[in-house]
Amino acid sequence: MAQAATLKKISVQLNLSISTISRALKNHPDISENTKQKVRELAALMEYEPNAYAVNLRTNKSKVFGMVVPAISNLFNDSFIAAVEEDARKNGYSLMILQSGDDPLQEIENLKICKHSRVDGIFISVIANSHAGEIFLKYKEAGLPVLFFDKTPDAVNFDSVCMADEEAAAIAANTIIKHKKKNILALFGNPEFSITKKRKDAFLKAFEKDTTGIKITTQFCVSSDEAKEAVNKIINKAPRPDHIFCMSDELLIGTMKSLHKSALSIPTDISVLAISNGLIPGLFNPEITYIETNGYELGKLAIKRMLENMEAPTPPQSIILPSRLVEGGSL
Amino acid sequence: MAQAATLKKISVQLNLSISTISRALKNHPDISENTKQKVRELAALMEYEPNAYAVNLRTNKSKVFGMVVPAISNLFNDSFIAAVEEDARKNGYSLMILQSGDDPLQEIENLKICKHSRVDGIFISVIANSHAGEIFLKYKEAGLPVLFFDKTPDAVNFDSVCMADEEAAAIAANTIIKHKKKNILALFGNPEFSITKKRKDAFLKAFEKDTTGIKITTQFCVSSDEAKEAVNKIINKAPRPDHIFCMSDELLIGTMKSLHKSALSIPTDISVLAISNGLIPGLFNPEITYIETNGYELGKLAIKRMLENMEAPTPPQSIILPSRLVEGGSL
DNA sequence: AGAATCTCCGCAAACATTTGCGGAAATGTT
DNA sequence: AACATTTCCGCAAATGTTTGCGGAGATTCT
Repeated sequence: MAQAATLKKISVQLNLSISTISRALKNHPDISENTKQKVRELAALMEYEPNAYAVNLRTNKSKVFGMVVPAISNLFNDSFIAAVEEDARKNGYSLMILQSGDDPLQEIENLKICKHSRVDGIFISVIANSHAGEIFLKYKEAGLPVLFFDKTPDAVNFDSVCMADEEAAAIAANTIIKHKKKNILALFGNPEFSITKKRKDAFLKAFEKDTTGIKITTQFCVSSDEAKEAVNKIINKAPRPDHIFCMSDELLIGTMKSLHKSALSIPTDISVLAISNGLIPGLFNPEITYIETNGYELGKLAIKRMLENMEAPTPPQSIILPSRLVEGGSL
Repeated sequence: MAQAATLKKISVQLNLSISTISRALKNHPDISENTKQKVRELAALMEYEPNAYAVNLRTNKSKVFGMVVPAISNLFNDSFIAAVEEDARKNGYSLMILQSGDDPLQEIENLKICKHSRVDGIFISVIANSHAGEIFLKYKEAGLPVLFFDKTPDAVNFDSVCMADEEAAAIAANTIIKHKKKNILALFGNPEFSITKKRKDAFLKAFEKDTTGIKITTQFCVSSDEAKEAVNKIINKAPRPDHIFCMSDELLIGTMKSLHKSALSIPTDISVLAISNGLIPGLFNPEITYIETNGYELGKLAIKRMLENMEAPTPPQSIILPSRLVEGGSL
């Protein structure tokens, strides 16, 4: 393959100046239709395509978004990322993905990589004990849009798109109340996440109105295995809970592994309700009833918001995606 | 925040030339230790960081890899991607991800985006009816490394990393034989994939030696729902199969949904074996026995191979990740 | 015919960096 | 003291593109 075509090479062939080629290709009115034709033909023939780096250098726009997440491989994140990538691509943007693991330093490092790569905007789901607060501010002041999704810091004044965490938890609580459950084990995730706090508070609050003889045991579990252990312990103690609530797929998985080992049947012996992205609850028998938190839809909202920011800077906005109950047979 | 620091701005402050600043920052021996000190200090103070685009323009290296996949949100792909991203980042590279859906045109488009973005290398898992054959050749000849993973075209002479498809299928077959199953329903994925063909051929071949009264029904299903339907139909017909083999998680999910509806119990009434990435089989009760195809490990191999290519061009290599049997209780 | 207006195009600077080459000053060698 | 070497640094070109400005030639107007 011949070396990559450039404006210069075309200009030499056609005995025109570089600027004329550039303008012809951009359909600039200053250039005659005749010339444009010739230029376009030769450009096509030579398979010319503008050097992205030269363009970026000149225009200071990269057409790339950065995405910083704790992990890609996650039932929620992967569908979120998929949605963002889809619409980003449709609008001429690419997606650069960086994983932070659970390392605050890596998260900061990733944000710096975004900056260094001159991305046009950053999507971020922060990790549990993030230290990146000042960086967000700095970037924002430097005109680099930062959009939080799912896991957000407490900081206000940023764009954010989230699930309706309170609403989801409230729906869960009310559903449980409606089914007249009396002894509830409620499992929540990492207590350092604001998402955990939100869900837990809303969940408990919903019971305040109607606590007639309801016992609620709440427990934090940071992994599937911890959830499994927690359930293992409690289902063998009398009085056994008649319901288990899981605020995430991860906890649901642990819970179900434990219940599978036991001889308890769902929903007669014990009922289950989860907040989930949707895949996992459908795998069990009976299928688990869950409040849906749709990563894909949330992603669509996020990229839409980001693209608006590309048009013109707008005041920060908190977008919330409503939840809905999906009936399985576990309650 | 002051406008981004550049070599020029530093040079003005220090009354030195741009080239001196550049060299000082790169620890070039031509520059005195004294000067280097001053430059480094001011650079740090001004939070200088090289403009990636200018560097790329000059050096023609982007430090970015492209990843073209049918979909991100996929039990196998997401862990593969996660592994690649991890090690890419550790080596100073970033990952740009593009989804092709099931659209051959989009796949070609994505490859063009990679080219246009001047990525240093491309990871690709091709879609079912890919038309991108010539593009791979073109890019390769242009010196742009292309590495296939998981789903590869038949073309030889490219780097590729794959699961040991034949081996996995053979292990599956032999395991089934060992358990003396006599009436087997074997579900395979999209027949247009070479991966499907490989697994099916190896699976059937393993039975050739030992076909004493074994009946095998093979069926192609391109979705979870199709698998469900297929199983629905066959388990109600006499003689009912005593075993179901699923070549992927997707098919396993469909199969299990169907079995859940039936009154059949596993493994006494019917046994199940799958090829899987690992998460899904563990969710059922009993856990499903499976041959592991580890996306994460495969990703590690892929990025390792790609990085070798960055060092120096090497002859194409086909890397195969061995499989292993993970015992559940479904057989 | 002279002036005004268009049409079409090129010059050159700018974006930030890298690097071959050359050169002045300092140091070392006989 | 004359020469050779080393140390340290700057000039300028090059990467590929965009864009303000200006200008030559053709056309139109009075």
